[in-house]
Amino acid sequence: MSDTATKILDVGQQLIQTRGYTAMSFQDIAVQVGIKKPSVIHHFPSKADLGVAIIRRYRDTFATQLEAVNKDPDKTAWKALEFYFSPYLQFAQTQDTVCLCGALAGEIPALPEEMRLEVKQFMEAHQNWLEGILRSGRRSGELKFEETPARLSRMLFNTLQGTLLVKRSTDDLSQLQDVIKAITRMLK
Amino acid sequence: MSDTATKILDVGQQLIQTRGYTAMSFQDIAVQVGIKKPSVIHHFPSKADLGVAIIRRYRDTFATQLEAVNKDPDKTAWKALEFYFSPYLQFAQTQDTVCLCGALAGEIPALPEEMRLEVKQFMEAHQNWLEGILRSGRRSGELKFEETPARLSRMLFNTLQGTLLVKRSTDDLSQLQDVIKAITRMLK
DNA sequence: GTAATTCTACCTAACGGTAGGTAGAATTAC
DNA sequence: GTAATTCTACCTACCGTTAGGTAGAATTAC
Repeated sequence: MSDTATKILDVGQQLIQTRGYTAMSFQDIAVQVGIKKPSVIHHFPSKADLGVAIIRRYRDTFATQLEAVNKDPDKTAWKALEFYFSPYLQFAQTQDTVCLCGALAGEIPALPEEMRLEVKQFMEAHQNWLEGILRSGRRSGELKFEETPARLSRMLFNTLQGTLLVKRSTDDLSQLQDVIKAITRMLK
Repeated sequence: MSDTATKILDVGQQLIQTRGYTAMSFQDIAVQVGIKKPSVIHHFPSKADLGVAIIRRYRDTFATQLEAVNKDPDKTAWKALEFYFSPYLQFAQTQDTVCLCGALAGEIPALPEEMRLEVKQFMEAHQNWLEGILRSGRRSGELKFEETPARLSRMLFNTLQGTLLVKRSTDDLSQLQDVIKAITRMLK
């Protein structure tokens, strides 16, 4: 992957996370990378191609990290959850940045089919990873809850995404911290 | 309010809830209402004007209903919550419709300032209404929880919005029902 | 008659994408 | 070794389409 292509992915991802896929244009990217629009298209022949590449890289980064957490011999449920919360907390501290796939979920009807599939796979991967953490955490006695791990993991994930969504309009930076505290208390 | 203006609001609202504000155009509305584009603009001189009018009507409808619930002499916390969940359940049964302000929250950076303010007020009104329900429900012994009503109401609201958001990409219609069941169990 | 409504015709700006080409590095053929 | 070729990266100029919005004439309603 060339240096320029990586820069295009970086800028494109940031634009989606702050302004959305529809509002992101080849022109915007070109300006920020310092090249002309057709040169961006040279690297990614269509906007859908670029979109898919951005999501895939995002998914892969998470997949690698979440797998590493699972393989950690010193892993505890609390450490795993704390690790999972950290990117959300980072997003919450910014003005306008949300999870890439949270941003895209809000635009699903406007997305090409290939991109929808990528977003769906992101959601399912994260919900399933959380489910695993909840399940093993309860088995080991670390976590306490009555719901099924499948249902609770989905609720938990949706709450995190929803909080980022709502935070954007209320500008209330403390909401995510409060929500994470409440979740933590719920699982004890 | 003329008949045509009402139709424009109806169609516009539906378009925002299914496709988003950015993707909604005067042209789309004109076709669905059965008039030409400049006629739409005659009723709402700018897209921002139309957007504000749509949100304000939506807010007012909710405000009236939520106030009525509060004034109901037979009101119970459970009845109030059940009432509050019902529109979300309706949204969840559709293919692509979400809460108007949930849809708009995902586009905040693309919205004119006046619209952002309307969305913010919607969020705060709902979170505050829920807070009231939780507070009086706990005082009367109907509800049991340890968090503060302020924090829990925000979490609850964010969870509902987040579930609609995520449902759009996973197409898993049962998620909202599961989430509501889990919330219900949490409060008992 | 006049005021509200709707129309046709048009504008400017921006979009995704294409056509056609240039400069230079890397590869291949002899 | 060097000449012919191919590839990568980038460019200018442009296409068709759609966006929000305007001007002003025609129509409708009271």
